[in-house]
Amino acid sequence: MATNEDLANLLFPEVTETIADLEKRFPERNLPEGAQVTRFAPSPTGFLHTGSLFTAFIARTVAKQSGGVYFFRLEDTDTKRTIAGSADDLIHQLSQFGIVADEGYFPDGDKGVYGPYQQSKRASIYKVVIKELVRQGKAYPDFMTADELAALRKFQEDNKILPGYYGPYARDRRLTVDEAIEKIKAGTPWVIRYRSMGDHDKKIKFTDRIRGTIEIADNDVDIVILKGDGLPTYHFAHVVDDHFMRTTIVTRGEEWIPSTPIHLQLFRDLGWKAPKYAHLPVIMKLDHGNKRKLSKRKDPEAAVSYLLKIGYPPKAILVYLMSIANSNFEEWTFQNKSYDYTQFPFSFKKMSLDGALFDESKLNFFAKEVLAGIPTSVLAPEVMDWAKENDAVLSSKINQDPAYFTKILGIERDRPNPRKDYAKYSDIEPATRFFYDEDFAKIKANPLPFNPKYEPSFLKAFFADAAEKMAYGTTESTWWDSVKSIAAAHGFAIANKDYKANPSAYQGSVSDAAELIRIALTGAKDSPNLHEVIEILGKDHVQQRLRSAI
RNA sequence: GGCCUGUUGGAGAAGCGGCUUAACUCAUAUCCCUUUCAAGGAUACAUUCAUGGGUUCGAAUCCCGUACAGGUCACCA
Repeated sequence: MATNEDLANLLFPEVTETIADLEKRFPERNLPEGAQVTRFAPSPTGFLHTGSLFTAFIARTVAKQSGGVYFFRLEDTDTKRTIAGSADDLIHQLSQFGIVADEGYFPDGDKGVYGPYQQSKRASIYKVVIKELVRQGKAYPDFMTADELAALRKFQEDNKILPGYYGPYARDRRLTVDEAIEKIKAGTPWVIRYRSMGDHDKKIKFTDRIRGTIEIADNDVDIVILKGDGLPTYHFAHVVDDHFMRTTIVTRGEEWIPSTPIHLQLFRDLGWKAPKYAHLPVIMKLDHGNKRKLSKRKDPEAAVSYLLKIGYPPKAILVYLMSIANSNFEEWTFQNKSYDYTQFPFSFKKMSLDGALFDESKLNFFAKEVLAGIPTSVLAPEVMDWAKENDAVLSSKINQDPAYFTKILGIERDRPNPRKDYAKYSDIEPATRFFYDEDFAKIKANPLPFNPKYEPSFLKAFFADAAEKMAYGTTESTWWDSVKSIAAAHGFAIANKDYKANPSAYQGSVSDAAELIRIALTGAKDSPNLHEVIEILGKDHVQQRLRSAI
């Protein structure tokens, strides 16, 4: 009679290593007390999702703040869904947020001694553990076909039985070793399933760092741990990898809560210490009055690349995400007068339990704050880099005259109360068009929006005078005085009070006079500080625009 | 359908048995300031904490039921 040992050797003749060898190869990390090892472990199945960025960000924050290690692992065991190049895109995008792993998978090769960090390259490691499991009778080959499995499922559903491969429905669990060996030798395709000893009627408890104690029925399903293609399933790979990579806290989406008993069972039966778990809330979106997960297909903001493309500064996105993660972060920013999230003491306990709605207006608020805090000398190159990749129109304007653009960008900026009119880089180009003659010509293709109460001849005279007599190259107050005296000469009230007291005695107030100049120069009733606009445009341009306004 | 998780204003949320007439922030609105806008300042915005019961002198806070929402039940992660 054949033994489990024989079965194990038949299944995995090539495996000679043991679990003990693996323990030696991947020793405990020598980290200071309290240091946490976290990871971000995405599948290379598409672009970086806002929720994934959130998860990665939290994982890295926890590692950094505890003086630990944050690593990146590629979970590419689903070869059918893998999208070529997406792993490298993921890493590249993360790096734009400054989220760079201490160790793990990198496009140009692994870094770190706990690798390989790519699951498809760890097949031999999983097999060592699985062989041992088979040897101990804790795992067994299953020969059910997809059709048979489907039929089982249908039968269970029709009879309102809990679906799954467990207990009485785990057909091949009861195969003798001899029967199994015979089928294998006959070339019957197989997968390896874990022989669960769990009792579905019993509940197990575990502590979630965010949610506290969670109680949930124990797993009694004989899950597959090794697929037909020789790669492990997520459940098994997670347990083996996070054990041998010595992860201390697993941060992952809350969709994993229901399968945690499987993982805990595996850890326990393998005699390994399970990591701590923190199941993060998922970022949601309001859709026709219902909350739902941000969807890659329906919601552009779900793709981090989109947020970057329209020019949100990465820091602003991170600041926003931190405000969702710990709502006291906002208060902290007031007290510390800083948006430096790396200094903020993040806490799992302060995380909300249900998923936050992605709120674009709040993102905009933070983005304006963050952008306003960046000095022009730093901002300008960032905008230039962004434009080069994402905005050909802006980019060519910048290239025409970088210094001119920098001046425009610097309007009312480097001061205690900077302007906050840009939330994202793509807001800049439309707001600054009037500075460029080609664009201004287009603006002027439509009649300028002067108040119709002014006769063209009056305007012409006023603008001619203004062009001539306005102070250039002076301080704002000198310039403003010159404007006032020109306005007065044309019948405007110098003080708004005077105008209000006796409107019929004047052409208007100084405000009206300023508005006329503003429209003549920018084509709009709203603009940044007029004096700065004039100084940037330069005397020649200003005179030319004023004289040709009508 | 079973199970899990959740439910405080338009949004993020604080609060965890009396100090709550529910903090703070975003959004929105109005006013002030102002040469426009952005900003800044001020004010308004939940008589009520999904809902129905219960416990208690007292509940958003504790207990039970109901509803609703999200998640999960794969050789996907």
